[in-house]
Amino acid sequence: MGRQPCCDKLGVKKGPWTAEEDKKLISFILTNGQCCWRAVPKLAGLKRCGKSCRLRWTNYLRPDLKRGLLSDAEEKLVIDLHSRLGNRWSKIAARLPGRTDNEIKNHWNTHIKKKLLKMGIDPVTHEPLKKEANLSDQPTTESDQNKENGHQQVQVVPQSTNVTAAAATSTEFDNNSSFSSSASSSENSSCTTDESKLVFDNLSENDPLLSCLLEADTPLIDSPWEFPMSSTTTVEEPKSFDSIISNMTSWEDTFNWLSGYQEFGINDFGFDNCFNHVELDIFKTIDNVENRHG
DNA sequence: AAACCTCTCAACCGCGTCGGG
DNA sequence: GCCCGACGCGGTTGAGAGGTT
Repeated sequence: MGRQPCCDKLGVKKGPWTAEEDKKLISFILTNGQCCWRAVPKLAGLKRCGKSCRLRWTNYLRPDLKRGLLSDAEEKLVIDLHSRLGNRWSKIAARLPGRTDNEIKNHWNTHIKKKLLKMGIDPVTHEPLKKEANLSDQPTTESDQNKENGHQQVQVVPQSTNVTAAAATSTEFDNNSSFSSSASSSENSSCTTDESKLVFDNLSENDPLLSCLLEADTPLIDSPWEFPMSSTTTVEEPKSFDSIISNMTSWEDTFNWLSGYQEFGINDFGFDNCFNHVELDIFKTIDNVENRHG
């Protein structure tokens, strides 16, 4: 007997998510947290398969997601990590907070691959393309290449620096980036402080990075969303996000509470220091959901 | 303005892995 | 040790947006 489908195919909705579905899912997860995805659709009142809910949440609705294109530094980090890890997108994504494996995979296939080819670098092996290899003579498919090179991917740690260096010397990368493969040049980075720190922390690691990535995942921001004690006020006790949300009886309450901060303009009130990036991203997420669905 | 082409990315599919019984 | 269910991952697809002719 074959494997059972992950969900009952009959009556399960597919395709793009509606605003209503997004609201239900966000509301459910904010209230109950992430557990047992198979049960989520039923409990949340969604006609979706659990897998689809998980994907929607992790790739799109999670409040700690960054939006927009990858920065130059992030792009270079992806290249570097890819040279070490191959197509292990989730491992790569774990090193880029706020980015999903799907996002990185898409960005790799649509942007980075082309850039590398343009630069004369084989996106699969990260070696310079052979002279006799015509550009049109590209790898048939990535999966084919991975089959051939999959084992090699893990063994190429020393060469990864070549790729990074090659990228750093490329005209294309130099134009808009002050990034250097040297960990000591972080003052030149154009990304945010935290981001820079992370990126350069990663690049400053050599073999430990590989072993770390292969053996133990560095946790992403998947820990419960708790409001840390504000750096600017000592009046209020820190409240956990869950406790706040659980006191709200409906999605409307939650939604209004979250979006209220945006409408007020937290920066205008000098509240911007009261929220960490996770909370700020929640506001962005709410805004995005509203905007995307009109 | 319309038809066609290209690109992007959200979503799906199937398989591998893991953990509980 | 085996089986089964659930989750997570990587590859692929396809709708829609944007660009070109």
